[in-house]
Amino acid sequence: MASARIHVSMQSKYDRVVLLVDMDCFFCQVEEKQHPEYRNRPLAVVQYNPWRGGGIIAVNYAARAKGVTRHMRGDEAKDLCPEIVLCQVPNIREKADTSKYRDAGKEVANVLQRFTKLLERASVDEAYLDITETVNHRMQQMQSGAFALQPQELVNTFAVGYPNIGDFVNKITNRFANPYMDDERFQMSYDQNDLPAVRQSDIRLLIGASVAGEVRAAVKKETGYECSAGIAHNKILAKLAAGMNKPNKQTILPLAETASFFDSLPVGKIKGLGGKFGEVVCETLGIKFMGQVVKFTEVELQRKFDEKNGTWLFNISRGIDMEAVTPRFYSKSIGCCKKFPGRNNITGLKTLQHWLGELSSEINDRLEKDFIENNRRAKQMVVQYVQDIDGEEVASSRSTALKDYDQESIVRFSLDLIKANTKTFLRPGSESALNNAIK
DNA sequence: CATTCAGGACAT
DNA sequence: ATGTCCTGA
Ligand SMILES: Nc1ncnc2c1ncn2[C@H]1C[C@H](O)[C@@H](COP(=O)(O)OP(=O)(O)OP(=O)(O)O)O1
Ligand SMILES: [Mn+2]
Ligand SMILES: [Mn+2]
Repeated sequence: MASARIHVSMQSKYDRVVLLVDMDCFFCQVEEKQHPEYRNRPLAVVQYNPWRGGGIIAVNYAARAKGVTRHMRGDEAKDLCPEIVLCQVPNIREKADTSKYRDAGKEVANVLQRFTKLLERASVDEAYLDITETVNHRMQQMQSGAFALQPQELVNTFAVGYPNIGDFVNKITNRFANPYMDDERFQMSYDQNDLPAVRQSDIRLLIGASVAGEVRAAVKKETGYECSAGIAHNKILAKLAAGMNKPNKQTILPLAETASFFDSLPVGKIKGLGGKFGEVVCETLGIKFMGQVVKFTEVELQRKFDEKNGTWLFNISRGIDMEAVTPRFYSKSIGCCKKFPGRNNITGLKTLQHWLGELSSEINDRLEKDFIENNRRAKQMVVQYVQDIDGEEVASSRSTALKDYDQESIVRFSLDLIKANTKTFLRPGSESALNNAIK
């Protein structure tokens, strides 16, 4: 789970303050901004309307209240919510083109970036921000009386384990008056070395929440978009917290609440454990909740899984995640793809060339834009394809180094790569029929 | 017949 | 370095 990934150098596990900002029903908000007449109406974004109303990829909160979900067909959404507005992903070059949402995501990230150099975009609509420096600075200012928390920055703020944020603030205030209030419990529960960070954890996360409030207000003011945020000492917990109160809210996950919270948290809720590996973990350990992992020693976990995953699980189950926020604004790869399901399978050479042309055209446009923006050129191209081989779906990918390229040469390279790696490219006796249909 | 993306780990 | 698989938006 973590090897090439960079870890923060040996500070305490609780020294950082990390934000995860995630846009609310993002593609829907992009459509609502573009079409103000759709605001306050249930709305979903679909790809390809003709077949059963298209596939839904985003649902706004009014439509969610009616039971509409991602993966549904547009037709199903209409059944549940006849008044729903279905926006289509633009069809350009006969394929869905998501550039509009990528651009909107970049607009948001540009605002976020002003708050820290340590910004890592994690998807089109979310980013991690390491705001440790800002928090530490405000902490000092607060101690010298130069900074006070602004209550309006904490509206829509929640703290896990507390009925409302006021209770969390009161707890911090009381501890300030009586520093030894929780200290016995801290000394029992944490490493000696971590105690200074443990004692300051709540107040530093609260300051983090005030920063988060400013970040989210700036995003709203400058882009019109609303978002939610999680505030914690690491990426895994910030991500988890961000999803707990939405939309337009922010959630602190206090250090001392992590253990009890994990006791009833399904394993699959943790990023990285939502798929097959999470299933294997539950099966192997005979558990359902994250807190149950702490019953196992690190060596046991390493034996049942492997060294790295064992250590990772051991730490994560204790709320410990040392993965650094690695600054990255631009994507490492640019790609596009299209599926040809059922009777749309590509069976002829001419059709294959046509679609390679369309895909290459989009790629080439985006590469040119990227070159103008970032002054970089593609070094490698990868062509991925799924073939029908004796009724089986077989996925393959082949790559080649790139020196010079344009739309036309990308087509040529990709077709050559597919040819060179398909045993019998054309059906015997034919000059145009593919031996293996492309899906 | 969800689809269109993107990043990371592992085996070789 | 290359190809495959996994995870997640
Ligand atoms: N499986 C998918 N296929 C294609 N696009 C997707 C998929 N999942 C999400 N997206 C797109 C549409 C979403 O608006 C955008 C951000 O995803 P995500 O943050 O998970 O949900 P969301 O922003 O729509 O709602 P939420 O308010 O719950 O965050 O990415
Ligand atoms: Mn989102
Ligand atoms: Mn997201």
